[in-house]
Formats: sequence, C-alpha cells, structure tokens
Amino acid sequence: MSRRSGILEFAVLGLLRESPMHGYELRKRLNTSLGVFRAFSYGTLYPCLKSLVANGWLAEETGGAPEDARAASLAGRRAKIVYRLTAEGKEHFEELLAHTGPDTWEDEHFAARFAFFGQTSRDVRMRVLEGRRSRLEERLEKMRASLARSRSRLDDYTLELQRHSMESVEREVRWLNELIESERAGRDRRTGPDK
Amino acid sequence: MSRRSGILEFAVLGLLRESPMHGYELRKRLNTSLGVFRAFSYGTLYPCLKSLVANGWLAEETGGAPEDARAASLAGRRAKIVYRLTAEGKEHFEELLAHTGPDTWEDEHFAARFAFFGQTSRDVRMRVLEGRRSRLEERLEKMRASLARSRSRLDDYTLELQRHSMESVEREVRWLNELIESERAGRDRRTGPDK
DNA sequence: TTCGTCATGTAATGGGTTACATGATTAC
DNA sequence: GTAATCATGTAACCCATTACATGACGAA
Repeated sequence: MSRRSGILEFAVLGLLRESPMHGYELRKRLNTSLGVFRAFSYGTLYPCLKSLVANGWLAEETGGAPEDARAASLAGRRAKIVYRLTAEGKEHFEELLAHTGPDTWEDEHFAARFAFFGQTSRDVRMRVLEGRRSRLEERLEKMRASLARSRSRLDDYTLELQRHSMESVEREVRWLNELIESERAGRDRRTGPDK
Repeated sequence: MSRRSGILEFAVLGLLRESPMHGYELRKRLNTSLGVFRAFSYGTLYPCLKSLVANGWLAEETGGAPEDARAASLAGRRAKIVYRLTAEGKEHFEELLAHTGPDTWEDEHFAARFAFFGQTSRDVRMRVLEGRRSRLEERLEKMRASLARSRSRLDDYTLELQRHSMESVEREVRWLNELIESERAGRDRRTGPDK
C-alpha cells in the first residue's frame, strides 16, 4: 500500500499501457523516450512496481512458459519479471488521465501529463494547457512585482539571472498559446459550420 | 552537525554576508530577491540556521541591548533572533565561492552560484559558466541521440515536448555563450595591450 | 477584538538517492 | 576470461515539506 509517487506511478502505468515491459527497460524509457523525465533510480522504480502490483494495477509475469523444458533446465536463472497492465490498472490510468487540478500544472507533473496527451481527450488537454498557462502567468506576476520592488539594490548578475528566467517563463507561455491555438483550431475544424 | 543542504547553506551564508538578518526575512529574500530559488519552508530553514550556528559560521543575537529597561520589562516577548556571519563563516563562504566542480553546474546549484557572481572572482565565474555550458551540451547530445533512435515510434505530442525542451536547452547555451563572451571581453579590456 | 502578518520552532511523513548485494548475458 | 551491460532488489540515508504548536504586533 501507498509508496505512491504520483508522477512515477502515472508514467509507469502509461508506458505499460502501450506494451508490457520489465523494470529495467521501463527505466530506460522513462529517461529517453519521454526525454523530459528525470532518471528515476532503481531504488525508486522497483518498490513502486511492487506497490502497483499490490494495488492490483499491474500483474507480474515471470518469463518462460512452464511447459518449456529449456526454461526449467536453466533453474537458477534470475527471473526477468515482465509487468503488464491489468484491467483495473487500465481503468485507474483512465481516471488519472481524466483528472485535472492545480497539481496538474506544476512543472514535472505537467510534463508527465503532456507526454501522454496522445491518449488524453481534447477537453482535458485544454484544461491542462490553460491551467499551466495561468500558473505561469501568476509566476510572472510575482517575478515582475518583486523585481519592481528590489531592482535598485540588486547587482548586475542577479538582475541578469532574473531577466533570463523571466524570459524563459514568457517563452513557455508563448509555446502554450500556440498549442492552445492549434487545439482550438482542431476543434473548430470539427464542429465549425463548413469547409 | 550535518543537516547541510548545500544550496540552502550557501545561499544563507551569502545573504548574511551582505547584512545580518533574522530567519523570517531571510526566507523572503530567498524567494524574491534571488527570484530563482524555490521557496524553502521554515521547517527547512530554521534547523539549517541552527546547524550553521553549531558549526560556528553564524552567531545568534537575540535582540535588545541588555541595559535597555524596556527590553527587560517585556520579559515574555518572543526573541527575534538576528543571525550574522562570523569570521569563520565568512572564510567558509569564501571557500564555497572558490569551489568549482561537476556539482556546480547542475540546475539549482548553478542558479545559486550565479546569484552570487557579484562576489565571485572572474576565473571562477568562467569555470562555472563553461562547466555549465558543457554540461548542457552533453545533455543536448543525449537528447539528440535518443530522439534519432526513437523518433519513428513517438507520437506528435511527445515529439513536440522533446522539441520544446531541446530548444530550451539550446537557448540557455546561447545565453551562456553571450555571458562567456562578455566575461572574456572584460578580461581583454583589463589585460589587453591598450584602449 | 479579531484578523493578518510577523516570527520561531518541532515531529511526522514523503519521496527520492546512494551504496550495497547478487547474478545472468553478451561482446571482445 | 573479463568487462560491459542487463537485471533485480534492499537498507540506510538525505533533503525537504506538511501540519502542528506557539505567540507578538499592528491595523481595521
């Protein structure tokens, strides 16, 4: 029970929905394919997998069909545990995909959600994108305010750092604007009057 | 002893070098003036301050001069503890400022170091900037490689996410290039032949 | 007088890493 | 045969947050 990391749990479920995998491979996918994710260590991943099994969301399949003589002969062989999503797991992931909320627009969480946008319904995508955007706009407001208050007593490097990080945030807002635009365009094409 | 957070310790020492402060104010400065830093909670900050005192790097000054009658009359009054950097603390911070190494070019650590570049010698600044840059270039290489390997089996959203985060990294590299350029220009002005 | 913000602190908990331990398989 | 990488796992630790507890000070 418990040992829920939110992000990791979500990503694991999402990856396994595409196809069953064992832990080691899962970890690679977490770093590479999904790129953005930081590399979770085995010390995090394996216990997480166990807990997902305990919840009934994953099933372990310790390789080799039992009727296979060669498998039996290699008795001492370390089991390569393949995990696959159960029906309950699929259902649970579906729920997670449908969920939107303030936690959803935080940095890491947002990246994880975005990575599975391919499986997400458009209205949920919109809510997440818009939530993220307003979250960033809030952040910008705070930065601008504190900058206005303290600009005078800050040295050049501190100022430059603030300028650069504000620009980064502004850049992400523009990116979100484009994404939201194209989501809307997609909707319009579907529900619009004609053409 | 211990309870060292690296970043927090460094930032606290650096802020207190400018002027003595109490914990509450310190925390505000950590969020606002230095902007980039995430808001450390009191549950992190206060124990950290205690440990810095235990190390002899900070000294506590529980306000009010003792000869002040009013201070004595307000017996029950909650002490407002002002922390100031000791000579040892200053020396220790100097050492931290001079240190460069692989840890120094990681995201959060780098931001903290950059925020105190005003107090850092130019050659150390250069090493940190260049270290950071090569760290990012490494990261770019990995991203490009994994993208090349798996582009085909990734959906549009995953691709877009990777594209955007690569662009972010590339943008930071350009920023670092400019900074390094202007550091070099600064050195040239000083040591160059004339004008 | 009550509410917001200033101000300090602790204990429980969370979420993660590192180091360690083990062993199979593949490539050279 | 030996090194790299595949593969799984545990225990000790680290860093930080949350929730809680306490209380002063100023303004409405």
